[in-house]
Amino acid sequence: MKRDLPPLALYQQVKEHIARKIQDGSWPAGHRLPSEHELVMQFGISRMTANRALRELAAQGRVVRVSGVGSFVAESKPQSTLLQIANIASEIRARGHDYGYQLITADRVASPADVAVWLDLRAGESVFHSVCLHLENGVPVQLEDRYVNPRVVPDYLALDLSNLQPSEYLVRNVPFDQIEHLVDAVLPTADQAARLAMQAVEPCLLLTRRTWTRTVPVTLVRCLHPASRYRLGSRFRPDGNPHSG
Amino acid sequence: MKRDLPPLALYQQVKEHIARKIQDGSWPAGHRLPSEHELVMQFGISRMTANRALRELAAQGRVVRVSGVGSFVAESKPQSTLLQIANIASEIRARGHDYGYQLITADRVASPADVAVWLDLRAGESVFHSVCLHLENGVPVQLEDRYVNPRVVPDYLALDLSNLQPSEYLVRNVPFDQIEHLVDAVLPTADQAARLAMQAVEPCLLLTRRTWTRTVPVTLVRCLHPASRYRLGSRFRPDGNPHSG
DNA sequence: GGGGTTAACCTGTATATACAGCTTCACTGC
DNA sequence: GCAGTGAAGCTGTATATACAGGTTAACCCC
Repeated sequence: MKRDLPPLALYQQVKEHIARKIQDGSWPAGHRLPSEHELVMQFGISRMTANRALRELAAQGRVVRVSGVGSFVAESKPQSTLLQIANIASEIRARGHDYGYQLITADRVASPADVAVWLDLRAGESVFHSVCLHLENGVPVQLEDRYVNPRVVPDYLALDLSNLQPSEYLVRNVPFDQIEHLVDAVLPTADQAARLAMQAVEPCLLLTRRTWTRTVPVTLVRCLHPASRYRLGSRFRPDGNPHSG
Repeated sequence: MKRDLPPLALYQQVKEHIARKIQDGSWPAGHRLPSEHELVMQFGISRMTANRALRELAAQGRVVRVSGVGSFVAESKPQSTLLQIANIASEIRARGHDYGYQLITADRVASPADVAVWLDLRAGESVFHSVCLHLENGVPVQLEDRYVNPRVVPDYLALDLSNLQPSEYLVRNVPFDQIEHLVDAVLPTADQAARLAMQAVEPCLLLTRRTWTRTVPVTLVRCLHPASRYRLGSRFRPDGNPHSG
């Protein structure tokens, strides 16, 4: 049984009015929309209310506001959707399976050329490097090869990495501003195949992730998954509408 | 040259103050944070300013507000991040490259067993099927194999699919509620390799996407990409901070 | 005509004030 | 005891007002 909703807030009504105009094509991308002052007059509301409506539409990316100029319908987003990538440990546990973790190496190395570029270090500058294996019900599903910027996490090697998986520490203590993902399909090297206890001809998913805090690269991690045992996947509900349907 | 930043807005200062407390662990999840009135007194600001700070933190999901009770530090989110998946045509065009499209087949077929399950149809029930190729600068980068639920899009075959790519029509006319992605690494079949003009030993990314409107499956599409020519990737700013870095 | 000034308009922020609705808790009266 | 009342405190919304700073275009003077 749906109960009586309280009358929608004024700023919400204005938001919906504008959103409808955009959605049904009355106001195409780039169209200039009413200024706050005009909304004040049209709806008989105060400027702060109009401001809130426009500000929240801007935060949603549906509207672009230019200070001193006006508000405009945003270019419709490039048709893009989001794929959710979960932490592997919780993902495995969520399946009700047994999660296992093995540290293989953790040391300080001279940064390889590509890593130096990715982490914005000087080539050869020392960098932390760890390799570890994540297992599901005892079977390897991810070979994690991680580089960590020592300028940002100077105590990385002091951690008890044989018991604590790196990402667990990092997400908790070095929250990131920005994250970059790359997903490739590759064939594993012989060494990688051996670590993952798999055939060398079987393709793998390679997930490369880079994170920043305040524009400084923190970590570069390459996660290699045998395709037969792992796939990226997610089910997703776009649009953050607060309809408690 | 970075110019003098104007002093940070008051509500931003308050937001950052609170965010820091949460981030550095001073205020753990569930901790009650200062009421608007307390912020007014602590910072010497007006209540509207305190309200805006808290409201925006709540919108970011870092804070939970309970009307009539107070504001609390949100449980830290399940460790998951988002990977953005763009429409291939706009992605190619965004790179400044030439986008090409070829329709290979479009017909009505008896739905294979797996497709019937995925689209919630009876096995053998007729279903629309199209195959097409997407090219970047004349080189094939995606082989799209799509099934469309005829109950939802009965006029699919009436479309001019040789000129209009399927997703373009679908995203515009059959907006989805829900979307599911799977990403696999596979080796192509001989036929697929030929279509993509690639070696058969080279791995491919297989992106499987399923969409629903109002819990009814609309389309199942499998996009096969040669790994040497295509990778999924995205850079993402989880925070909604309007830092125009 | 060219260049500087000004006015009009816009967004962005901040304030003080007000009232509604909700929750919690103490107190009161039965 | 126990239910009902009411006060206190909280969020949510809305208003009127104010000032700062950016943009644009008209205007005027040299």
